[in-house]
Amino acid sequence: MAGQTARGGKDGGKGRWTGQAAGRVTLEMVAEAAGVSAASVSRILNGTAIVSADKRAAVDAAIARLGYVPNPVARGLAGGRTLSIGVVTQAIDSPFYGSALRGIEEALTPAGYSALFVSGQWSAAQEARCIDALRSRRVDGMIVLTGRLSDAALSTMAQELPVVVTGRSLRAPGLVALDYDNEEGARLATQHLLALGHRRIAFICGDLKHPDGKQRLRGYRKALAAARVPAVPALELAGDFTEASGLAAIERLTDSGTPFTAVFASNDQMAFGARLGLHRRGLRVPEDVSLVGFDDLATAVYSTPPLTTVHHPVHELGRLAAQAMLQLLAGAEPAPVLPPPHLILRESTRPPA
Amino acid sequence: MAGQTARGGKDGGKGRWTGQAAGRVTLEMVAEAAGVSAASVSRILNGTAIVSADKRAAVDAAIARLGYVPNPVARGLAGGRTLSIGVVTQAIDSPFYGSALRGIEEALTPAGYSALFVSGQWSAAQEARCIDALRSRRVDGMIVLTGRLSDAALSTMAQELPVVVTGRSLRAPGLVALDYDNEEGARLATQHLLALGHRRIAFICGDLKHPDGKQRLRGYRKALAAARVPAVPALELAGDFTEASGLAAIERLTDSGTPFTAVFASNDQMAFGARLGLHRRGLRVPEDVSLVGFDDLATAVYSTPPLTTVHHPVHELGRLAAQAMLQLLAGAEPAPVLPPPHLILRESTRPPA
DNA sequence: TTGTACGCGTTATCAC
DNA sequence: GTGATAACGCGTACAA
Repeated sequence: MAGQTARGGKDGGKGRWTGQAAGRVTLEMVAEAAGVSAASVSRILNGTAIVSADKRAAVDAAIARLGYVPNPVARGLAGGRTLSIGVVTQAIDSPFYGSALRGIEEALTPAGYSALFVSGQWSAAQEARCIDALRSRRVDGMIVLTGRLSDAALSTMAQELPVVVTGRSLRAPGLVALDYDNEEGARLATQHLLALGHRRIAFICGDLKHPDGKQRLRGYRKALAAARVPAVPALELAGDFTEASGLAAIERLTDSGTPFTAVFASNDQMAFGARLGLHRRGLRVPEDVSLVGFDDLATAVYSTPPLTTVHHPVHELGRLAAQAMLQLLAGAEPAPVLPPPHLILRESTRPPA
Repeated sequence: MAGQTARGGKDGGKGRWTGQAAGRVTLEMVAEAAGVSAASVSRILNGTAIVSADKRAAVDAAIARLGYVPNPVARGLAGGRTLSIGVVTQAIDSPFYGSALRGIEEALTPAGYSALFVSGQWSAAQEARCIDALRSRRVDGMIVLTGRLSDAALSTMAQELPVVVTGRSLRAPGLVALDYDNEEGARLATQHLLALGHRRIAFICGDLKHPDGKQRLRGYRKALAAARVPAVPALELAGDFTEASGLAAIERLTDSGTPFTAVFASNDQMAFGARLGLHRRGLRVPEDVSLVGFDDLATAVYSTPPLTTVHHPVHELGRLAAQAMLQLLAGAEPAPVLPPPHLILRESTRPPA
């Protein structure tokens, strides 16, 4: 670590960093070493134009020898592309979206792109601020995981940069929507309980401002209707996708005295809350009450008992969203489609006693 | 959306984005509008030098009127600072680190910085690649959450840019280590079980290549020794911090026939796995077996029964790490300290039958 | 205090 | 095909 005094590292004891890394190799240095112009090096790097084989070889050699690494910042300024994609999520530590973020990262990294994750915190205002920050950082595209933004706002944004949005069925130029059939998933879950012989199936709603929440409620009602089982309002409990709301819902239900033999929660987190609520009331799962969740979180396998739930391919959702973004960037018009919902049978359901 | 034809948006039907946003206001435009030089605008924005009040007012007005937003990319090229911090985590969807990531985001955003999260996937090679990518993107600093890198590698990195690392006690110039007293936490948990009257306490180890794993094992042994309870090797079970390993450990334990009345798992995830294992063997928690975890994940409150565990202030860890980074960047030498471990008593423990 | 001029590392537009 | 040259938007010595 000798040669870094010139421009890099800490500037002797003042306790401040210069911000310049030590001994960086620039494109220009490569050009000189290879005996060609900087423009040609750039062309080789980007495949912008055809260059003769011998020059290319010389440049490749120089790059390897000097250990040249392109500077994305300069690239961003000059070319207008930053090779970075903004990803708007609701909470970076969400057990649900986390998996999608990993999928996005997996697909973006090999392509040379990096992801800028920001959390909207379920607030439209916060989400707008995040998006502004992302755009000021000149991201090349934006992936929005079930945001709070209006369809109109997204379409407008798509006029300026490619947008991929999940959890919606929206059509607009420069925009790809990646939707999941929540209604069908909820129908499957409810139908499973009906098939087991349950007739009094409680349903814990998700946040009804959230499209997923509405659709899953519809699926529940649809399955009931198809089986000619009357929907009873007292069995439809309000919730907001959190464990706490699942617990509270069960407490309200048992307190009300409304009879029930099964519970279908709109997501796994509420199912976990409900599981605890049932435990507190001395109700066993599945002996006394059957329980079904939605999403198939990684932890659902390890709940006691392992939770029967509707599988939501979140990880794949992330991967597909990122791949669609890459294609959008390449000028294509992808139309990705998610695998259909299916039920994962585990140990939290059985026929009513 | 009229004026964007000049330089922005999609270039008419070709299906490619130019990468240039529409009608961006530059610093130079602000300068012209305010009747001052670009240099002065820059100075006002950065507080680099004193400018007269009237010019400042004119510039502020122009900025507001034109809706000027600085371009971080250009700023990065010119000033060498990108206002972005690299954050190396092991998995972006980790239930444990997720909380830390949020803490980091919360502290960085108000300061105008953004975080670049990357996942090392528990692989030293992958982690090195991530760090290279981050450095090539010219991050101003690096936060490493319990990485696989050697202390030496971190110290070397700290010569070039500020580094904050968690889960280590390391001293080096330009580097802040934020350690947590795992040993004391494990001691507290074990002592709690001992105080309840347990004598045959099984311990599920974490990954022993991981410092946390080693330290927690030490704390367990230390508490046993202090209570003059002999450590029995058959009660120390191998694990790797995953739910699956917790489950497997319990299966091995029960199969071995070794008597035990309590289980202390090195982290909550393994405790959840153990919980399921006990359930499968027909052992009730806490009636037949007491169970204690470590970390206090958000989900620990909603397991059945709610899990007694050692609280790990992960969220605060993230916040403190980010704040330390900010101070480091400002030329200070922070020495942040995490709150001491404490036990959260819930419902998974009681005296042995 | 303020303005001028240059540099940051690349890409893009020209001529050749 | 290839090489000068001009942006890209901003920070900052230096001079005034």
